[in-house]
Amino acid sequence: MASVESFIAECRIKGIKLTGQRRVIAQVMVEGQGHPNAEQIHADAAHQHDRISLATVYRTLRVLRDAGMVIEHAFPDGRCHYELAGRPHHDHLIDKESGAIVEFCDPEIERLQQAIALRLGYRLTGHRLELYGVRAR
Amino acid sequence: MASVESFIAECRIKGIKLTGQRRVIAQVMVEGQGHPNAEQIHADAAHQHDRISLATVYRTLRVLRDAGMVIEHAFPDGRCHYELAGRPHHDHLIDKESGAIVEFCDPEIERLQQAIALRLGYRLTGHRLELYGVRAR
DNA sequence: GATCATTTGCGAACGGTTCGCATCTTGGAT
DNA sequence: ATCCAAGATGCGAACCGTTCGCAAATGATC
Ligand SMILES: [Mn+2]
Ligand SMILES: [Mn+2]
Ligand SMILES: [Zn+2]
Ligand SMILES: [Zn+2]
Repeated sequence: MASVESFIAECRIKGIKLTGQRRVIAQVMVEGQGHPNAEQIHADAAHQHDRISLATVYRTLRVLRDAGMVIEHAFPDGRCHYELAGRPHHDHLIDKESGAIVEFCDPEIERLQQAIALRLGYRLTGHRLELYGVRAR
Repeated sequence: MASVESFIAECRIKGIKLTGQRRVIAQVMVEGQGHPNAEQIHADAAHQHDRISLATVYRTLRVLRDAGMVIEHAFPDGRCHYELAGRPHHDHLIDKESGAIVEFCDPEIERLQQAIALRLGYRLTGHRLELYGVRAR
């Protein structure tokens, strides 16, 4: 999802009604980076639109999540964090000291998860893998 | 942790003051099985002790968690689930249909996680791995 | 531009967990 | 066994992130 325009276009295709607030949230998600929580997204959005509530941010994120355009992560800080969907799959390493979030993808681990589920008699439908660590020095 | 007696003994060694309520919670955790949440633990405990509040269950679980005697899991149902510590490390597969929780441990995945963290410049301090799936048929 | 379904802001409600406080219990000292 | 200070308990209220209800505003369709 390179541009706000294509994101907006995808909304239209999926029948998601576009409002001023939603355009701003779309822009924040597309042009921003990292894994912001709702409050941070609201703060960024409020910077460009003086009439936007936290409830609308939550509602819009839910719409986008249900449309598969945004991914929601329940990280261990007790809040939900969001990122654009449509990028290649990856998991996260969280720096316990700085809070920094590092993305990674390991095909071997992905493969092993499938194998483990199968061995246990299950078909894998999803997974959550988070590594916690501190800078090695 | 085979018996309630040894669990209680460990509490004493660690300077955890023992009360009627704590003994009952200890028994529920040692003799019960699975990954109960606080409400379920409270229900089980209330069965053996007619004066025990949910707040005390939470407080006791926190004490036991901080003492390393109980592990707390934030599963995606939005509640914390608890299990006895001291058993070999394992991760969990959650049946999305029945809610059943299957334990597994894969040394290869454990090793890969260390390797990935290292490759990213981190020393691994912990991880969370949950697989979600449905019965293969 | 009129219409009507949808969306919005606001503040209240929600649900799991924690807290404050007065009261009770425990474990060590006598 | 009894006393006492330290700590634990029950109760209900508070907390915090998220969701909801509703009246008012807005946007897609005509
Ligand atoms: Mn990511
Ligand atoms: Mn387990
Ligand atoms: Zn993955
Ligand atoms: Zn593991």
